[in-house]
Amino acid sequence: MTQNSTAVRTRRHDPERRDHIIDACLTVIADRGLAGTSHRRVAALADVPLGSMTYHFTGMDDLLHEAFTRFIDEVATRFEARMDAATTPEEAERAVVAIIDQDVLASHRELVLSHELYTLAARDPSYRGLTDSWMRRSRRALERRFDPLTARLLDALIEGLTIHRALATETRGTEEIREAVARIVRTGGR
Amino acid sequence: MTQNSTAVRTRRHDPERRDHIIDACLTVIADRGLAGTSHRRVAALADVPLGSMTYHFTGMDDLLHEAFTRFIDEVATRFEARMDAATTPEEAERAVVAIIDQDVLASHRELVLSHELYTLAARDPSYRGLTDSWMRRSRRALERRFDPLTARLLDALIEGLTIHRALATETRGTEEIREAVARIVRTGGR
Amino acid sequence: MTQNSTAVRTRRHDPERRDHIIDACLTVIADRGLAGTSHRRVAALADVPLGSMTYHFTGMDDLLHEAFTRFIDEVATRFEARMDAATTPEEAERAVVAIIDQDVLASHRELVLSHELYTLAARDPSYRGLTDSWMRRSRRALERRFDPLTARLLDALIEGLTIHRALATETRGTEEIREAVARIVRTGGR
Amino acid sequence: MTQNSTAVRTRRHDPERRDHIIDACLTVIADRGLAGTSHRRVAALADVPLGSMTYHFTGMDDLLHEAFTRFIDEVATRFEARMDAATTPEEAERAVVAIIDQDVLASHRELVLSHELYTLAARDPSYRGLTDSWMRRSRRALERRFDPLTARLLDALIEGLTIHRALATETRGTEEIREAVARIVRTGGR
DNA sequence: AATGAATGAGACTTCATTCAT
DNA sequence: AATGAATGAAGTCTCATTCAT
Repeated sequence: MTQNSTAVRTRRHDPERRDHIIDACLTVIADRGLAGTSHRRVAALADVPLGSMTYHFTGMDDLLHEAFTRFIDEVATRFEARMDAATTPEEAERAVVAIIDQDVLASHRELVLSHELYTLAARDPSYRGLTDSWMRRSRRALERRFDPLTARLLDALIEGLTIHRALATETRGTEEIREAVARIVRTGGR
Repeated sequence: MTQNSTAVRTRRHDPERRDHIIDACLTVIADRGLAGTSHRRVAALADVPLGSMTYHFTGMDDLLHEAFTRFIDEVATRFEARMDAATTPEEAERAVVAIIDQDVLASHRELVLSHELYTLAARDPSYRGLTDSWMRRSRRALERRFDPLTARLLDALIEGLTIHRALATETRGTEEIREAVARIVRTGGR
Repeated sequence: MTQNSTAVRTRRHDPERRDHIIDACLTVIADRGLAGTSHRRVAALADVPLGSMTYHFTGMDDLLHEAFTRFIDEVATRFEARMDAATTPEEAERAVVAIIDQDVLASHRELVLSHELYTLAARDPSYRGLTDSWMRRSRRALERRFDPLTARLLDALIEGLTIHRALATETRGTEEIREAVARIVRTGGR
Repeated sequence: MTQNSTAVRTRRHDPERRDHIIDACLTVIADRGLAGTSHRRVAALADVPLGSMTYHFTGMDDLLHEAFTRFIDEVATRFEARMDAATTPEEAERAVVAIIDQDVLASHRELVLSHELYTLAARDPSYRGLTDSWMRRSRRALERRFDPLTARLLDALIEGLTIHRALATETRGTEEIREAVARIVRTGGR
């Protein structure tokens, strides 16, 4: 009854197997797109038998939800760390600039995965929960340094600038970002 | 009535065939996602034989390029019309607000198609030309009413707010948009 | 009768499935030519689902290699048996004559398959290994009864006479073969 | 009625068009094999409209017959020239050696086309006439220098040696050929 | 006489999922 | 609990041929 008696067969039980699969899934999506993601390819990359896929996950949708949940957590955690490290208003502004200038552009993988998720969420409400929680986390992180409205606007600005810089052909400087952040932050009139 | 006699035989030569297919393709992408878009489904919706697909288009990629080219043209044209209609600075600001508040959210189809294109462009540089020309057109339209830097920032803001409003669970008011645009536009004080 | 109850369900696990497919493949090639050989036709003849084809074989090339490997083995084995059965020099000569006169002409299937393989090998080096090993085996079998040079020349002669007799319209007698073999074998006198 | 009246439209009438197509067909067969030969590919290489194919030729079979007829004529003509140039018995022997050593091996194209034709003829009797006339022409050319039986045997030997040398992995010297020819020719003081 | 447009059949291959073990 | 074997559906694409002009 204890594990001992089944030691030999236990070899098969790999608690990290699920995790391996999820990681592999994110990599496949990043490399081939959602349209190019199949059980086979994920299984091959994760080096698990094809049969494992439908054993560990109900189906593709199940796997995708898990994968994007992990992805969002990674990204949001780093975002929070960036913002939390900033203590003065000036540092906070610089942190926002750095996020736009370095974070997403730095990693092709994250750029692609973000868009795949957005696309999924745009069509399928069952993914809306994920994008929503992502936005809530980043907004909350911003709210620790900015007032709620400014936080919301900065969040949107980060999104827009990131996308436009990623999908443009020409390269743009950092100055533009600094100016944008400054305008949003400088509530003015006040 | 007279048409009937020729209708059946005329079918062979249909100069609008290509257009029909492109339209159908966009609809299929909007409905089922790029991953769910196949020659078969597009052909079925366009009511053309399957063989027509690779006759009129080199392959899926060719078709997608054509489809998104048309999509972008539609969207950009409307954007330009909105901006051109604004004559005073106040109207220009209101136009930008309206674009965010009404245009994209208004149409599920456009929301989805935009994201599918972004996703494509994020991975495949051959679609970068499309997104790039789209951005250039909207920026140029904005530059008729705002200075170049402001135009670029507004363009990014439109993007970010549109996405966040579309992918959020809660609904947000128009006031937020007005404030964001105002902050970006109100360069002054400097 | 008893088989019936399991026959239907047993079908899933058939260890001879691969072999059946290979056999069917050779038959289809012989009947319709390489140009007329398709997964569909082979699957139909082997009475297996189409999906089996690419499950058991990487692709058409894989299948063809396996099929011709088997074909060569059959032919070479018989060739070796013919030669090994001859014990005296006279019997050896008669064996060579018999091979030309009876073996290949006897079977339309083998004639066609040989040529299909030659054609393949002429263009694609990856089949050269097969033809090469075939030639090596027949030459080695001949070398048990003849000196190496004579063996090589006899091998070529067998090839040439076989082809010409097969592709000629008029029928030719056995006498011609006997004379040819005699001339090649009768090295001496010199 | 005369050509003059239709001068403008005559441009379309290209008497060499058929020839171009036949040449292109041979090249496609040599490059891609019979299995890879299609109206489309031939038309593309010949730079003629696809519709031309079924206009000028009844179908693929018609085209293939024409193509191989031309091919055989080319090869046989050169063979005859080689043999006719030899005036003494010694030169005749050397000519045969040269044919084996240089002619077929020299040209990948001819090697492949020969085998494609053999394969066709092995299965389809309607091509047997072509191979037959080919063999008759080469045999007749040999008979101008050798007695009929020796001519026939030499012809077969040429065939066999050519094939074995082409499809072997190792390279073989010319000496082997000389010896083979010598054995066949030296009918023996008998 | 000649051809561009069009299509239905069929080519190979990939896939998610089922099932027996 | 876990998986290798298997398959039917569907994927993209190529093809020979027909037809209207």
